[in-house]
Amino acid sequence: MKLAKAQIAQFSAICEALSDEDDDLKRGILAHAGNRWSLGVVYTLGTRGTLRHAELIRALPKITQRMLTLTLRRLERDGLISRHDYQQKTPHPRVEYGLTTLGESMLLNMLPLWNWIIENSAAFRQSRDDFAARELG
Amino acid sequence: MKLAKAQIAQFSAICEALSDEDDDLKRGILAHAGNRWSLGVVYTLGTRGTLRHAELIRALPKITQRMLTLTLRRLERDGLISRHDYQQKTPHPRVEYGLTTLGESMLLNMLPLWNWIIENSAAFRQSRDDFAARELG
DNA sequence: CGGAATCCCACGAGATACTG
DNA sequence: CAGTATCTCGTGGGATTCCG
Repeated sequence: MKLAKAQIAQFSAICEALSDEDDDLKRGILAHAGNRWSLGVVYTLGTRGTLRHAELIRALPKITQRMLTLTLRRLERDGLISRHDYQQKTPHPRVEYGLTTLGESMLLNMLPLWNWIIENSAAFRQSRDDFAARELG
Repeated sequence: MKLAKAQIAQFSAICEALSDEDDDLKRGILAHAGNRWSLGVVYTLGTRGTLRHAELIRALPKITQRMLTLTLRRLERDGLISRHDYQQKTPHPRVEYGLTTLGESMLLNMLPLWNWIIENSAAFRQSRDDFAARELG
């Protein structure tokens, strides 16, 4: 396979955009894709709708309460989720989180990459094994 | 906007796949998307073809020699780039790097996410400013 | 030229305990 | 319930020096 000229042009435009003065901001957004919990939170809110803190904890059994809070803050800061505090103290505090339109669009635009990874996971495994073997031999 | 049922089903399948026993491997691949230099290296090799170590240094002015080596190793380990050592010592060593077919397909599957980030960068900036303002007020 | 070795810092992340 | 507050660790990443 070889990249077509039109594709190369598109990549050039994108790379230029990714290298401008807002570099840090854009890579910060991209970081959500690689974070340990962001995907799980966004996916859960996207498929199940608005949820409370404790419901998210139950939906993601291995997350710690601290990491959930941190992840939610970062996603909220970047406009991917919304936080609604009912300001209620009795019988319990009530805070709900939901995906924003921006968050939903992120989910949709992550699809190609996710599918690509899943489709090629066997190749990745093979490649890592080969690489490890080469390092020994 | 609301996610369609068909989309939710697709997300469910993907999330299940992303949560299986190969979780670490797949998230490791996803990490390339968030790494500081992986995108630049993959993009450069994709648009300019096979390049030597020193040529990549010149193409990415701000990268250090150490980070280039580390990035190349990780990409090679996962089968995204290939390394060809000509085993030549005079007049100079000669090692060339190029994108594999897998690497090219990654580039193509990253496009939607990149475009999404670029299209919405103003919204991210706005969201971060609002968030910072809320923290103060 | 193509690295490896060493030192350093920042930050994501886990574990645990505490609070209004 | 919905968080903070600490502590610790691992790793990405930068700077610098050295080598065949």
